[in-house]
Amino acid sequence: MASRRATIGQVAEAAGCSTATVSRVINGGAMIRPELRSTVEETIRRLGYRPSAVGRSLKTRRSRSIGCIIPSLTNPVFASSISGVEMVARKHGWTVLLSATDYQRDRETDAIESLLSRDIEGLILTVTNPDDSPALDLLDREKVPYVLVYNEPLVKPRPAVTVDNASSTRQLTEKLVTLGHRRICYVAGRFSSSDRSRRRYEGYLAAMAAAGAEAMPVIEVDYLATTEDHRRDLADRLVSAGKPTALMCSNDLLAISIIAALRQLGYRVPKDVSVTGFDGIALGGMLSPALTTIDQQPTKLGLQATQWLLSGLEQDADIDREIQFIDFEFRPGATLASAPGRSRKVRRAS
Amino acid sequence: MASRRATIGQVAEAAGCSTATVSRVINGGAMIRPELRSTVEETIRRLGYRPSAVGRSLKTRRSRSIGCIIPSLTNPVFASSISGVEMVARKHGWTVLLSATDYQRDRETDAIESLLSRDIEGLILTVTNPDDSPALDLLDREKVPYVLVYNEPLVKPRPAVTVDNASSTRQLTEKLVTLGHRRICYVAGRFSSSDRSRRRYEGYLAAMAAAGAEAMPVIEVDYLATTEDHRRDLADRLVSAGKPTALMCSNDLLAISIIAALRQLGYRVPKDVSVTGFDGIALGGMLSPALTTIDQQPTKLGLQATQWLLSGLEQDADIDREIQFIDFEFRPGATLASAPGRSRKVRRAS
DNA sequence: CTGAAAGCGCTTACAG
DNA sequence: CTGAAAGCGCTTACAG
Repeated sequence: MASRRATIGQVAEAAGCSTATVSRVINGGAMIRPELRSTVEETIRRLGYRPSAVGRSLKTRRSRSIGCIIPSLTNPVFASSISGVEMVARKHGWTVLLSATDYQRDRETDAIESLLSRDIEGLILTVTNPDDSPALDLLDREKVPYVLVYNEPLVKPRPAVTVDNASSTRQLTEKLVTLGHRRICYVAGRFSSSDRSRRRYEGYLAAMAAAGAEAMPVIEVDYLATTEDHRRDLADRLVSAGKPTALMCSNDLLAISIIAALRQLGYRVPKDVSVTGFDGIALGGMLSPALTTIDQQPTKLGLQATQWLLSGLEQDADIDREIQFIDFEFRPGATLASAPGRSRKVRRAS
Repeated sequence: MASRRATIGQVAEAAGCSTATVSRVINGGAMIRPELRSTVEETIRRLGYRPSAVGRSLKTRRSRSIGCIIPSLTNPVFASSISGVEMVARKHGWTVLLSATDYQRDRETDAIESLLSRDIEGLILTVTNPDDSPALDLLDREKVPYVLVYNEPLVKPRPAVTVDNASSTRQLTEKLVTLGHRRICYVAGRFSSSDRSRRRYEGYLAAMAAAGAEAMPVIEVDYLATTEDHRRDLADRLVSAGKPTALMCSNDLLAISIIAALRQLGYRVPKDVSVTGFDGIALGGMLSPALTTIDQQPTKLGLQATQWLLSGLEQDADIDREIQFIDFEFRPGATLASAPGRSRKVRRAS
């Protein structure tokens, strides 16, 4: 077990002053006689005194800590956003308490309850559905400041940092259309646990409609395609969906697994089938061929959300219930090519 | 700002009893008159009372929180281990405070100081060098319990959960040798910030020696090969290293980036050059060809380390200063093939 | 079975 | 410029 740490009282005694003085030395600001200050500082060093955040928090009613709740740590898109959160928090002297929900909505409320009991002052989080969320309702009720990341609330105004999922996916879809694709299929991780995925799907629909192309049935999967069973399932779905020439996946990780599965099924990517992702995880750019995707700068999203949250917290100001849209960028990659059998010249759908 | 939470005093007053009784209801164990208990429970519910961990910690001198320090969140191998840490912590009612060091040794001590001031009871961490670590020395001096993950301390005995880096890499190297490779090059992320990488290199050396093959100069890189400059550098190194037929990378992420770079340089993997990784990140299995690697089960490492730490913490027992070696598994993948130009029959180096 | 009281480690008006 | 004292939200011997 840990040895008992020195307390402010012990420092005061050893330095021959009051705890108030030690406290003032630690926290700066107050006027202290220079000699006394040195004595105290020396004593602090000698005893290896480290102020206890618990004692301080109880008195100040501030913990300088925030919670961070994400669906999963094993999807790099979330790990990257946390990386941004951690960087900003550290820089400002705040601590991050981490919790993962494994995409289960019930766990969101549990995680919040648990973090609130730890006296966090605010939260950065990604939830299942920001427009129907008991977890966020709880935060609103208790007036706990938070900023959403990735989520894009449509109905209830809530603070969020995200890309415009629909319009970015729409633009991506338009690229495919320009390359002659008409049989484009949207491949989704479970819609029910991702508002992002649903928004992106809407962008796909809009682009298809605008191009006069018929939307194909969504291929909704609840797996990353890594097993033989998954591959068989995927093969069946492709056929029954009507042999798409392009698959737009709702996120990068899914896209990467789909590409591997397709290859094993004998499809060439992108010659036979084009595949696109969404997120911009760093690994996508390290693949060969590099993944074609929309880069929403995951780390930056985390950075920006945390800056926003902390500036509110540090100024004791409310956080505007608005969406900060971050720029996205089309990353060409090489998993996207012209539709098979298509002539050089662009055929415009009438 | 957050609305002021109900306190135990308010609950006591509303329920018409003492705070001691409320405390007993919350914490269970004590005998309470059934009607009183119900009244208190009802009041707690009505006021939405949530005990403050700060108040409790100050009194009990236990925070039920642990710190987790890792080099980086954007390498999935660490994100996965944290995932394991978080799962176990949550299951046991503990909270995880997270900090990243960006592979900078100085930041390790900073992170520890910061977390200790937050009154964590123990730590899970991966450091630069467990055999020469001011950070770990600090923990030892203050008798703060911790368990290392991935690190493999050789000199000073310290609690760690890891694979046997040398012998696993040795076995991996033997596979390459069996496939006829002799010009095998070890590609390392910066040695100075990874004891794992150095240990793995030793395994490579041992296997090469045992096979009577000459070890080639290490290709030490301080980048993930993602830019044109990196590729040029890599190309030069390959030539000056003596055109290896196989590259053994110190970790999966590096291997993945090297594979992409090789492809862009015109090498076919594995036909011209075989490449192997180390770690077993999930993404490696989703690539095509799948990455050949040693799977050290990153999530399980985190799980096991945390179980170990928490069992020590909960029983107030010291943690043995020993290494728990976890099983590793060779994952065949498809980035490894016979050495180019090699006949079916195995030529044994004399 | 229950409560009054002390005290965990701090900070901060208040007084001097 | 400095200190005595109160109090933040809890838990826990102690007494009854």
